[in-house]
Amino acid sequence: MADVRVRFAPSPTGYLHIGGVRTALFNWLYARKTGGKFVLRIEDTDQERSTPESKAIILESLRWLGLTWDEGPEVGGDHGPYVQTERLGLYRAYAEKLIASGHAYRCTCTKADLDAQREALKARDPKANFKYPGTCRDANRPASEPHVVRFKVPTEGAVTYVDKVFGEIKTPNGAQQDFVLLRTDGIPLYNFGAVVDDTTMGITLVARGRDHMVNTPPQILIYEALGAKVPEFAHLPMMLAPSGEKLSKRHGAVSVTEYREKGYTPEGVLNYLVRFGWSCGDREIFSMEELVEAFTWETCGRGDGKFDAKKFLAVNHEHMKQDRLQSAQTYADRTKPFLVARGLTLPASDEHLMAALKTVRERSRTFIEAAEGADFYFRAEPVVDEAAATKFLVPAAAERLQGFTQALANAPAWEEKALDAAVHAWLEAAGLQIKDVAQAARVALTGRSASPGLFEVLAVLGREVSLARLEAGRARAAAAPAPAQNG
RNA sequence: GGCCCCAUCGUCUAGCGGUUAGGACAUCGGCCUCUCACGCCGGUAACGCGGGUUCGAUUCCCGCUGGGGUCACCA
Repeated sequence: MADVRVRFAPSPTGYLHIGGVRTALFNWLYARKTGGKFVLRIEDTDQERSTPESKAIILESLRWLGLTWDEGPEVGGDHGPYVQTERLGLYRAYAEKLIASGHAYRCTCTKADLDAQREALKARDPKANFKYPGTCRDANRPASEPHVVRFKVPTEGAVTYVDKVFGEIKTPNGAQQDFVLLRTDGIPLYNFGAVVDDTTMGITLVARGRDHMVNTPPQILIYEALGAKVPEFAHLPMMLAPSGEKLSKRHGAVSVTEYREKGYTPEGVLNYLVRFGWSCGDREIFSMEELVEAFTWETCGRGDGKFDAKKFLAVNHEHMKQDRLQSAQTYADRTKPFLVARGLTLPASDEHLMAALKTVRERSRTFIEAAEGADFYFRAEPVVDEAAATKFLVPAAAERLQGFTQALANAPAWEEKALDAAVHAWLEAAGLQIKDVAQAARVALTGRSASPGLFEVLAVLGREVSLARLEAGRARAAAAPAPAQNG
């Protein structure tokens, strides 16, 4: 299996859909696992919808995910070009070859005419199954007239292939019609373009979504007519919306771009998607290396699955938390853009940034949450949650805050353990418990009622800032109106 | 409707003839605790139905039901 060649062939008609990412991922994993090549090809033969912007977004998304390609746009390779509209001559040549060998023919029926026939039939019998009637099948139309090229599907027999995940699939030829290979303008249709490209690019295995399973029999017919080697096929079960419908924009975020913007880690995204239709016993969380190691087509499932945003978040959370999956440095680098987006000034040293992020890491499910949670470290003054301040920075807390602050100021070293010890010594002497001052101190230091542990915060914030914020909090508490007496 | 595919907790799944049907997410209790989390402990929760095959079916076969995909000069 040293010469495995697989490909991902998106059409540049929008953002990269997470369903497409999953397809790309499985191909990529197989290539990496076998030491084969992962080829990226752009199928832009739908000129109505294809855009250069979309192509750029797709390439960027794949790079962000780390699904690097060995051959394709921007990296080159020996089987290029890797964009279909740059290969038009090839399709034309192969079509001529099929006409010459009697496997295809020119058809001058117009689309308008065929559409009319289809509708007429449907009007007569809504359940009827329209197939191209074969008007031009044996008519030998001249090349001088406007025409499409159709494949001459055998009237007898069936196509049988062994799918790597679904097993043997058999489809009678009678169920197929003489499909179009080349349009009037000479641009190939999906099935033809894919086969010509896959065969000329030496693709050995085609893995794609189950929604393409219906395309496999006609494609195999083309390979055979061309006298080309038929590649292996592996279809992946569908990823459906929670409602059971096909997953689309109306079901929430479906593009990689959105998850990137929401602060997901690329590995988290990939890890969630790989568990769709693939499993490895009870294991759920994998690093990319582990995935490459564990991947096989045999352990792919066949049942469709439903997208679950909560599980997705949970899987991402694991990748956010585990140091094994993401180093502190990577975590910091990835959080930076989100910090900047909040208008915060990044600390001069990565060490300080990493120390701050370490305190919010386990409670952050995304980088957005990490940036939000660490917000108070990077402002001159914390953004104050007024409800929390009103509740905890009350006159009764002023004195305790002062004692707390004093204890800290006298600590032998501004370091978590020492601060903790100093505060507890004071607490004991004053006959208080940490909970008697914790929330007031927390609001003074962070502006909120929920934050990382007090001593962690103090240590990261530093002596000067901490003492200043505590004093400001004490002042506010002392000046606050006494809470209403009751009972 | 034709063709193709699928079927274990709400969701993702383990299971490859004999299990108290396991894990994860979600959910509900509890513990931990300076808050929020994290972590830990525990609960609720599944083999769609009917025939076979077999000493024995979640597991193998058939049918049914249910669900999905696809039927373009889109991909």
